[in-house]
Amino acid sequence: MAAENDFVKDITKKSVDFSAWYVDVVKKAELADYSPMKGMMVIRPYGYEIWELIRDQLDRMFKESGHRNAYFPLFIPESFLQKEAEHVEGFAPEVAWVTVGGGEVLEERLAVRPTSEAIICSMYSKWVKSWRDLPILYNQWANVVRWEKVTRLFLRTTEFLWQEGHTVHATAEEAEEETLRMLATYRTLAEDYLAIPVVTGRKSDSEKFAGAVRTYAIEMLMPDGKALQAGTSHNLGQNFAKAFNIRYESKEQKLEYAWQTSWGATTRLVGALVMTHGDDSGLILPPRVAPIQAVIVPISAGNWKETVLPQAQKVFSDLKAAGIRVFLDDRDAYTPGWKYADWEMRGVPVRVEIGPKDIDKQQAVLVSRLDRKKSFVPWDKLAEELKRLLEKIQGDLYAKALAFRDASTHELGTFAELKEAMAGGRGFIRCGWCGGADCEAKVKSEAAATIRVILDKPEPAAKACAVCGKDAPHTVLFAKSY
RNA sequence: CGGGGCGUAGCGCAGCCUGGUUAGCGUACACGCUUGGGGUGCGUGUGGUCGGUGGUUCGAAUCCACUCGCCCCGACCA
Repeated sequence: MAAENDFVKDITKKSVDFSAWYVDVVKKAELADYSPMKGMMVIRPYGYEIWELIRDQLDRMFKESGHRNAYFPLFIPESFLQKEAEHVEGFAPEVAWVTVGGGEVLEERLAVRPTSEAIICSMYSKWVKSWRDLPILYNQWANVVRWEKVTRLFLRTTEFLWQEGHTVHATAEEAEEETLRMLATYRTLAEDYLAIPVVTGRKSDSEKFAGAVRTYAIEMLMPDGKALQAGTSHNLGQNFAKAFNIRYESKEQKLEYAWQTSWGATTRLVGALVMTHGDDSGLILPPRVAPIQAVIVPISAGNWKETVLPQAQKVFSDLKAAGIRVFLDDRDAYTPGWKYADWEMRGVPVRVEIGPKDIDKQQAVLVSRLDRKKSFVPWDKLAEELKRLLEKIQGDLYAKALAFRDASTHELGTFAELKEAMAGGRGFIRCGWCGGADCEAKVKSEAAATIRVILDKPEPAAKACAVCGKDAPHTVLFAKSY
């Protein structure tokens, strides 16, 4: 595989071993590393900067829709967790417990939060009295712990970072509206910022959040044909309100249980970025979430520090002033070629080369990370052209991911076809479902696939259940999931 | 947690089957010169209690037992 443009040499080829490639990219691009504790990772600055860009964008969108940030405790008393029956049953197997504090055995053990419904709802029951208190639209940025048996960098770790929104409403309609609004927010983040197309829809009962009435999700399709759940939005109905006694007095002077939602997205999104856009040379970051959007590589020839470097520095400050996240790689120890490979591995969308020839011509060379295509741009047009190129890359990445997703989504009618697809190239299988848990379970046990989403208003709608052949009120997407 | 694979220098590996000098190679790192528009070249160096514990043996990276970690395939999950 020593192809002509095979410049990055210490990464397993994506096509050869996808899992090894993924780990290589995460580690070589210095996004994260394994820690001494099993299943727990260290997010390194470059990885964290990506998360910060995602986080900041989500935070802006949350605030635009009226949400406020708050912070609730890390520990949850066991009795609180047990108030909602389905909830505790769903999370109990993966909870870490604190049993000793300050050298004393605790009277009641404390759960390290796997999610915060219990602790937040206990506070909401104190704060909600009247219809005038509603809605409550809070979000928190936090870490949670889930004792997973199998972990993978970013995709599933024992501790992870996320946001969890928790809202309280006066009516069922408002809660459903909120649930769908936040689902749409996640879609916007994924498609417009991460450049990853998603399908949205409802989860089947077996896949829904423990304690929710309805769970919606955004699902992405990864290059290995497996689906990644990248954000969830739950309509909790009155389940938690009843368990935690969250009641308000209505305008009609009646005591009513409130209606709630919760929704979350995690650092898993960073893993989704890596898998979706990366290639054999490493990471490719969509410009909108790239900590470094353009890297300037001065060509270090001869007395370059006197000739080339000053111009590179000027370009750097011009681009920075134009609002571009730019980095000047003036390291003396490395040759230009080495730097090219290094920054490609780290996924920087555009490289700006400035050398002696460019000084003469008053230009710079822009090179796209996507296709290594070069363009020669006069200094006075540089910021403008670079912005245009960044937007183009953002769009191209999305288009590429969308084309893959569409090509990997198959309309299939029978169980045999479904099984065959799962054994082969996988992907999304679009088919009918009667709604029966038996049929769903059969697909899971025999084809290792689950219903990722029940599609909202499928066009065309499937006629018959792919498993049992009976009438299919639902059209669903089956896939093998992460 | 079941099945499989792998742990030897920061990273990638050889050595192990068949126990025996001072444990090698590539790369990275440090220094010098050289070079510089796709991982420059040459030289000199630094760096390893061979994942851990215990055992067998005169002697263990090598054989045995246990254990920890990582990866893949299943069951559980964001």
